[in-house]
Amino acid sequence: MSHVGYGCLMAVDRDLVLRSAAALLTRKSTATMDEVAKAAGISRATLHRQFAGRDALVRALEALGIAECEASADAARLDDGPAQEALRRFVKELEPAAGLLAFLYTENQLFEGEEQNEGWARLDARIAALFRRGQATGEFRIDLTPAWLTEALYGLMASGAWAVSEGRVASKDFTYMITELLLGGSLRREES
Amino acid sequence: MSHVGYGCLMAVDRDLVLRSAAALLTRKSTATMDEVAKAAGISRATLHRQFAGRDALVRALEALGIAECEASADAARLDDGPAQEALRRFVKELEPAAGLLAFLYTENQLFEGEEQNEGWARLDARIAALFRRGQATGEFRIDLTPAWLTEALYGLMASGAWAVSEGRVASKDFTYMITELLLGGSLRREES
DNA sequence: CCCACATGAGACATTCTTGTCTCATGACGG
DNA sequence: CCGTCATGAGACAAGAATGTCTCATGTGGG
Repeated sequence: MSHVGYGCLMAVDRDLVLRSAAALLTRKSTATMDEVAKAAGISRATLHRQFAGRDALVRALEALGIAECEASADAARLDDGPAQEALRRFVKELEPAAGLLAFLYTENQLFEGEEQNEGWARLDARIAALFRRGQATGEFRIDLTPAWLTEALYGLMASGAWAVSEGRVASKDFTYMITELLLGGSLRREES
Repeated sequence: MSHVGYGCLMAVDRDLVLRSAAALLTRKSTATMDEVAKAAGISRATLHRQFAGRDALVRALEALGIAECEASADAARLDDGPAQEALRRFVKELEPAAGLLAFLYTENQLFEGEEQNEGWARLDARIAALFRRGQATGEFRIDLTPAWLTEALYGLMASGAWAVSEGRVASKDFTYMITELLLGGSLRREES
């Protein structure tokens, strides 16, 4: 690295490595540092120079996932218009990150007692606020708590990502399946 | 142990060990053989005598989970009456096994390419058949595939189990939250 | 009373992964 | 042309978990 330093090369590489790690761990959540490095096309030494250890890598992926979710939330304008439409926009924006989200969602279950990343708390609050807003406007039913609807959104995203990756669901139906089930449920309605 | 042997003690112990292993792995999916043994109140040596290795233990848990699901399916009489009611009964029956199910569901994601247990395939088929029946009778919408609804059921069970274990959802609401969301979705309806 | 046998405790080798280190190489800028 | 520096390759130790083994113990039945 030149004296110009931290801005020019490391940043770019780091992000590329992170992306490829996300893609790999999405498919194989137990991949070793060696596999992550190979997948990124770099050596394990270089991987270790950019991420102090596996923990650091996972925490970086966590930050990436949170950032992508927040970006999706921004792009979906969660506070604008009908909550139902905002949710649809949100899931659509979230689709590319679904695999990473599924990985992080299950990864988080491993830390039983430990405190969770505050970023998740912020995101949870933001999503729960959307559901709460929908309840306030009368769009959403009030007998399902915002916390549960938030959790269910994560769960359905993960299920959807896995179902697609195993070929049980067509990837083009991903967004539709999730939003329709989450919003309308599986029961058939008389009128539209 | 007497000469009568394999039938009298081993079977009982094995099942007790399995139950306690399920309870532990439900909370901490990365628990060591040593921790599993301690949780069961036996030594690691004995644990190894009953289950050849960790793989064997997990496979036994898989068989247990499948058996419990099938038993729940039987008890819920999936083929009787309105599919909607059958699904409610099924989730209610499934509730005690939700934690184990969540563990097995995520565990299954680790085996990317490998063939999955045929027991799961049978169970999947049985659940999918319920949704298909509901579609045939006009109870369920036909734009959500039975395969996806089946996957969503697993996902919501897992999400529900985690949400309860982390205190985000009251355990008494477990069944209600899952069935109501899966059947009716989050949108508020004009008429009941 | 004695024997069989399951058990617990623990030693042991093995394997896998991680984290650290060194060194040679090659690119890039001055 | 030369020096700097990131990189790749690989050696290395440390730690964790697994699987196997032996041996002493105690219980329960004959």
